[in-house]
Amino acid sequence: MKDTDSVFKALADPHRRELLDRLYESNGQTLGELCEGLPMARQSVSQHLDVLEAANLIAIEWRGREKLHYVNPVPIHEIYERWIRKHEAQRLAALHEFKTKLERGRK
Amino acid sequence: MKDTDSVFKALADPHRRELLDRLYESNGQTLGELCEGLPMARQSVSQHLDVLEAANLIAIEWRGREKLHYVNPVPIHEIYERWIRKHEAQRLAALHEFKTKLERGRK
DNA sequence: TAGTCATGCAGGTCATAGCCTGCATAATGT
DNA sequence: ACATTATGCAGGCTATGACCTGCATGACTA
Repeated sequence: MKDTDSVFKALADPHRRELLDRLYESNGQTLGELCEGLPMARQSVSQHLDVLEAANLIAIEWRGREKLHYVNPVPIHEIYERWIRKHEAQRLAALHEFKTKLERGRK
Repeated sequence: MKDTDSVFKALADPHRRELLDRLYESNGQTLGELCEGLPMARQSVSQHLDVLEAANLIAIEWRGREKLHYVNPVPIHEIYERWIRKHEAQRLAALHEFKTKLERGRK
């Protein structure tokens, strides 16, 4: 799967975005910690984390029987660089055109 | 569905991202134009465009029997503002920590 | 060494996403 | 008026995603 694609797919699920948010707040949490308060089984959380790992959004480190999860900020930054900023460049122009269209529509 | 959610979901599909890209290159295309070269039926493209519209990423305008599609740059910008930039703030710190972890792993 | 704790692995269910075909409708051109 | 063109709507098929339960494994701990 293309890099960009796996990242967007991974970010598509709100639970996964929440997991990422939690890791940004406190990096290196275990699976057990990440499960706390989430309304689903440990196995489901684990599957979500697998998806995040496959997209390279997090990295895993084992400490004994504990699995630690670390954010990798690179892919999101790359999405921004490669995809969003490209659109940003045209943003003001497009925004202007869009508003003009709306105004035309109002007449 | 939450705003952020519908936007991320809409962006999750590569065909939809390509449609957006095409509209950024040439705004206001008809359904027929957007179908050209895509390896799927018109109806499928139409469904993808519906998803983009539901996420407010594009707006529709009718001209006779033709349906024109216009990019709305706002939601992507908001995703950036609300979600990506928040993470950017911690990016350098996290990146540093991440590298440190990798180096620890290498020992 | 025996128990418990953190996790993996396998499989099954259910809803939904993505795609199609077939037919309907409304605008346009001749 | 009629044929053509641009699109919508309905339904069905299939793959996949998100979730679960049940059992297995390997690491700590008493």
